[in-house]
Amino acid sequence: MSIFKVITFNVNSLKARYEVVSLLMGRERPHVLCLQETKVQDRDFPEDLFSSNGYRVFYRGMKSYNGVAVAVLEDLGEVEGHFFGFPGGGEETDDARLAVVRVGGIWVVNCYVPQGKEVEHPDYLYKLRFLQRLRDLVGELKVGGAEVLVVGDLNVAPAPLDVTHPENKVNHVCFHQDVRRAFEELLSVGLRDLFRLHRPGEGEFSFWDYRVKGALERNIGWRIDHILGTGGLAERSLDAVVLREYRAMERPSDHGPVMGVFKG
Amino acid sequence: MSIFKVITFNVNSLKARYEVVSLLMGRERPHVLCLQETKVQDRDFPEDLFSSNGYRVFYRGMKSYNGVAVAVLEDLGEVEGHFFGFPGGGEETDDARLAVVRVGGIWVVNCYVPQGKEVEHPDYLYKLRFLQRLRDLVGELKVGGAEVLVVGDLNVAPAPLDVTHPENKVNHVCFHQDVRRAFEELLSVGLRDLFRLHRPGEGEFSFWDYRVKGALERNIGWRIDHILGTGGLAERSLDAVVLREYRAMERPSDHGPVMGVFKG
DNA sequence: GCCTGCGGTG
DNA sequence: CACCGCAGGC
Repeated sequence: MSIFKVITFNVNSLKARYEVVSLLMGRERPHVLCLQETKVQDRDFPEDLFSSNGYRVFYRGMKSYNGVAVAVLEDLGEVEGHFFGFPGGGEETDDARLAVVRVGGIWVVNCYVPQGKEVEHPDYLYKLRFLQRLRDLVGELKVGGAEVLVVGDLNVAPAPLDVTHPENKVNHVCFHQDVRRAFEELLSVGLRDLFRLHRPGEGEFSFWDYRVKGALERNIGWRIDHILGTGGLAERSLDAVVLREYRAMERPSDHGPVMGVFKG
Repeated sequence: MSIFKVITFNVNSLKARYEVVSLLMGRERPHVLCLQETKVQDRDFPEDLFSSNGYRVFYRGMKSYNGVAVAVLEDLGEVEGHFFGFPGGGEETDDARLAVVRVGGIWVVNCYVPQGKEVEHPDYLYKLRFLQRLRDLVGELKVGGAEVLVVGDLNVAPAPLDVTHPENKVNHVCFHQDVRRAFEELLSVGLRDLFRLHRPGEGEFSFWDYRVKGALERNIGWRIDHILGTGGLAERSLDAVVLREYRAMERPSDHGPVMGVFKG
């Protein structure tokens, strides 16, 4: 049986994570690799990292912040289309936060949702609007019956199980009721949480703050990196897993890669 | 026959060169290791690097700049004395540029001579004065018949053979006539250039600028790190060599270590 | 180019 | 804690 592997990984600087990403691609050979927080301008993007590993890559970045990339294994065949940002436009920085690639009849939506700073900060409204526009986009992509895979750093821990000490996090921009509601409304257009489909238990995190000492060993983290998919993808979904070993390496990102495995 | 090995190495930050220096000590087991540009304050000095390799270490540093250290193999026996800077005082920063250790009846003088910036800059006068004071110091240390070994980054290429394209370097602070004359006057108190004693040929460099691309492969460099010794040491001198492999490593210094080998 | 520290971010 | 840009040194 053929399989289809997708990995989402917030790299926290692609230049700083060159070796980690190289290892990840070489070892796991995902068919689609979605990166966030590449923090690299297009003219400085390390295309060689991807081409030398047999990947085509689509990317859009800015100087210090944001930046997304989608690498597609050349064996996978034609990429049927791609775009950045929300169709019809929006904020300046959306292009470096949203990359959409159509491959194998699936719309792969790679997002780096704004973190939001604080509940009272204007960026939090931008975050909530971003999630609404994402929901609308998924609705549009589904028209005609296409399957949609939404992956990336959504900066939302959707349930108490998705964060250590949720009781202290009710006013955190990644756990506040409004952002969790926006996440639910995203799912409501017909997406399933494919990670939780396979791993319903506690302690399943994808982000461990550098500032919390021993965070990984003590497993003090957040599940904010997601793999969501429409019905057909949920049916094909075989497994999903956080690749913690990449968070435990030398010079790691503060996130671990999240991998979804599907029937091919 | 017992031998005595001395290595001088401008590390361009000891913290950044921790692994390289560890390898150097472990492999070469020099009896005396003289470092320059440690760029570390005394309270942050990594003593463990030396003690774990069986060395006693004497050091004096500043926050971002300068800094010297002399490590002496414990097997070598008692260190008979040590001091920093010129006796009788001088400039503020001299202590982090000059370390003198007496061991086995030899005065080992480890120097990081000021680079001098430009021929017209006040620092160039400081450099010339430093070399004069060094000459005077060697003269004083010789009184009573002791042997003196002067090593370190002297920031002088004493002859056209010691730099690539000397014709372009006549106004360079490391090749200008005044600094070469100061070097000659240093030798004139009774020091021999022990490296040139063994390796009179061209292309013998100890520093390759990071900014010159492919500098090491193309061998575009400078011989500014020296091993100079009084007559008795010249007689005992068996060999001297630049250990280029440490310049070719991952995260190298821009200098290579220079090693002198003596009859024990 | 590759170091340093600094002040900013999450 | 580990990124970023920046300025200063060689």
